[in-house]
Order: sequence, then C-alpha cells, then structure tokens
Amino acid sequence: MSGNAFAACRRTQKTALEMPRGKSPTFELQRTGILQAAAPLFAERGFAGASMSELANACGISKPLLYHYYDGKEDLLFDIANGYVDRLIKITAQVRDRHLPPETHFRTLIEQFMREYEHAQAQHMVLVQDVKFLKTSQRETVEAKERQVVDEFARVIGTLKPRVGKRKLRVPITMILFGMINWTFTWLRADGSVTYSDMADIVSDIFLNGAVSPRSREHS
Amino acid sequence: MSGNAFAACRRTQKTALEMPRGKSPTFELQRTGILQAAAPLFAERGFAGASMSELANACGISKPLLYHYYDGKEDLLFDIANGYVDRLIKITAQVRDRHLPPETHFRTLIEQFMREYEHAQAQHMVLVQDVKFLKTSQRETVEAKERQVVDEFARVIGTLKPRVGKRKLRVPITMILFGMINWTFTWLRADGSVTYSDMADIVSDIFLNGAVSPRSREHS
DNA sequence: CCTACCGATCGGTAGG
DNA sequence: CCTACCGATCGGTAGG
Repeated sequence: MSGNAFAACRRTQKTALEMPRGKSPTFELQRTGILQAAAPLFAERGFAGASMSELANACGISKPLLYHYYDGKEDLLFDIANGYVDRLIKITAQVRDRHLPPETHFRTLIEQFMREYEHAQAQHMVLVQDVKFLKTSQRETVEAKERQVVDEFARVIGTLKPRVGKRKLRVPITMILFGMINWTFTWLRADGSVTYSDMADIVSDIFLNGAVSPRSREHS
Repeated sequence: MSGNAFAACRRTQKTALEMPRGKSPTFELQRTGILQAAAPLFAERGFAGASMSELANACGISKPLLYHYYDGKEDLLFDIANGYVDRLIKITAQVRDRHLPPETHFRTLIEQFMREYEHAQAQHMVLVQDVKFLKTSQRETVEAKERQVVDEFARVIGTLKPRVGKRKLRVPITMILFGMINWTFTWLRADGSVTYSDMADIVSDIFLNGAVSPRSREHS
C-alpha cells in the first residue's frame, strides 16, 4: 500500500541522517548467506521448482526482505554460477603460476579441482543444470568463463604430448576429461569410502595411462 | 516434428462404431507421440518449469485431451525415464548375447551406447536431471534399472583385467567411464565435425590406453 | 522488517 | 456405459 510505502520512506529519511551513505556493513554478508542457502535449494528442486518463499524460510527471513538483498530469482542464480566459475578460473591461474612440469601440472590441476568440487556440490549442479535459465547476457558471461577453464585444461593437456594424430581432437579429449571429473556429482559422496582425493589420482591415472594393464593387453 | 507425428496419429483413428470397446487402437501411438514431445520440453525447461499447457500446445491438442492420455505430469516423466533406461538395458543384453572377446565386447558396448545417445539427447537429460522429481517408488524403479546398467558395465570392465590393486575401485572406475560418455550431453552436437561414432572410439582408446603417448611418458 | 496483497499462470477437472 | 474431445474454469500458488 502507498501508505506503508510512504511511512517506510519517512523512516528511511530519518535513518539517512544517522547513516548518510552506503549499504549496511553486513549487507554483503547477508547476500553471501542467502547465496549459500540458495545453491542447495536450486540444486535439489531445480531453478524453476525452487520458490523464493522457500528460500526466505530457509534463511529465516521474510520474502520481502529477501527481495531487499536480491532483486530477483535470476540474480541469485547468476551470482551462484558466476562466483563458482570465477573460483575455478582462479584455481587454474594459481596452478599455472607454480610453473610445474607438464604431468605434475596436469595432476595438480585435477587434484585442486576435485578439492574444490568436494565443497561445491550444490554450486556445481546449479552451473550444470540451471545456467540455461539465465537471460542471454548473463548466460554468455558465465559460458565465456567456462570456456576459459576448458581452454586452460586443453592447453595443459597439449603440453603432455598426446598420441600422434589426436591434435585436432584436443577439445573432445579435454571434454572427456571434464566428463570424468564432473560426472562425480551424480554419484560420488563426501562420506563414502572413496574420497575426492582418491578420485583425483584415479582420474589422472586413467587419463594418462588407461584403466587397463598394458601387460594384459599384449596378449589380447 | 513430434507435433506433426501426433497429428498424423490422430488422422488414422477409427470411429467408435468400428471400434466399439476397449482402448482406441491408436491410444498407445498417441501416448508415444506425447512422450516424444514431452522429452525435449522437460529437457530444456526442466520438469518443474515445463507446463502441461505448453506440452498440449506442442502436441496440437487441448489440455483435457492430454490428460486423457496421461493422468499427470509425473506419469509422463516416469515413462520417459523408464522407457529410456529400458532401452539401455536392452542394449547391454544384446551386446552380451553376441559373446564377444573382452575388449571387443567393451568397445561394442561403448559404440552402441553412443549410437543410442545420439538419438536420445532429450531423454538422457531428463534421466539425469529430472528423475529426482519422481515419487519414491517410481524413482526407485528407475534407479534400480540404472544400477543394472552400471553393474553390467562393471562386469565387462572386470573381464579386461584392470591394473593390479584396482579391484576394489571397480565401481569408481566404471563411473569414470560413464562420465566420459554421459558428459557428451553437455557439449557434443550431432551436427558437429566430431561424430558420436568418433567419440566412441576416442573414449574406448582413452579408457583402455590413456590419452597420452606412452613413448613421450618414458622421458618425463 | 512484516502482513497483505496483485496479475498470471500452474496442474488438473468440471459439465456437456 | 464406454471413449473421445472441447470451452471454460476450478482451487492453490508462483514471482513480485
């Protein structure tokens, strides 16, 4: 109602005298808290199936207050996906800056990604299955960053001297590697007997040497 | 288009006078047409975001008529996922019945799965991202069949004599293989320069031998 | 920071 | 008493 809105404006004017500029110092912290509650909600209900009321309840706040921190459902989605892919880019940059030999570089990259994945299962599912709900410009921002990550992996794989004749298959081979690590979100559990760290080694071994003993293959 | 296919089904209907009792002979054909329209809709909008009105429009029928063929949205979802995983089980059985030597059996399995994937992109996405929306009993039916497929792959991988010390990692290694082929749904396009058939060979090669030349690795 | 609401659309069903 | 089918609208709930 306009009466309530008017009253709210007057209260804001009064507060403006005491706190003349900027957002509350806790504003960004609140947004982070909302984001961390939103990621698992979007992951398990799907973006379309998750409601803002449900999110507000999960955060212990009202829906109008939720809209005070985020202008809309899509902005939440963008921040989750964009923030997550930013962290992945950062990991590739940090590993690159260590100037490791090719195979060590490769293994470290897999290891650091699995370490990140272990604590970002919800964000990863949102990135994989909900980015399509973003409007074009936001979606393209996220997808461009995804391509940056893929390109860096492809570059590192290129330094490993892949088998002859596979140079034009650089991208498919890179995507096969991503399949190996990204598919863990459908089956690997942090509380299981096989750890994310174990998986990093197994994936690196299979990608570099295959899953089958060369000795047994000599007789086949 | 599936909408056209559905309309074609309707044109072949006989009148009530000719078919006095039971379901219309085209009833199952109509259901199949609806299913084929629903799969891409669920895949791109997500189960929660896809509406029954939209589906009815895509099929060229009214919503009440849609409900004549399917009692609810969830039944559609179940039929898509269940029918698809049934086909995957059938593929494993057909390949097994050929009694091929281990490596040929393995390569044939990958090849046949990629061949199926090429024409079932929507169904696969529904299976991966929408099965969680099913009620417990239907979801467990589908998940049990998924496990059957995984078990058969694990069995075949077991015949390949994997590297020593990896026997307790049979399931993780199998899931890594599924990652390699299933992740294609996020990036491989049927109209691209790399075909699904190409991918089958590349995946088999990497899984069996690794992506990197053993010769180059001797010097690392 | 809340209750109270809106325009629209949801999944599903009424009468005929 | 059955299936096939439509225009209109139900009770609730979505995002805002």
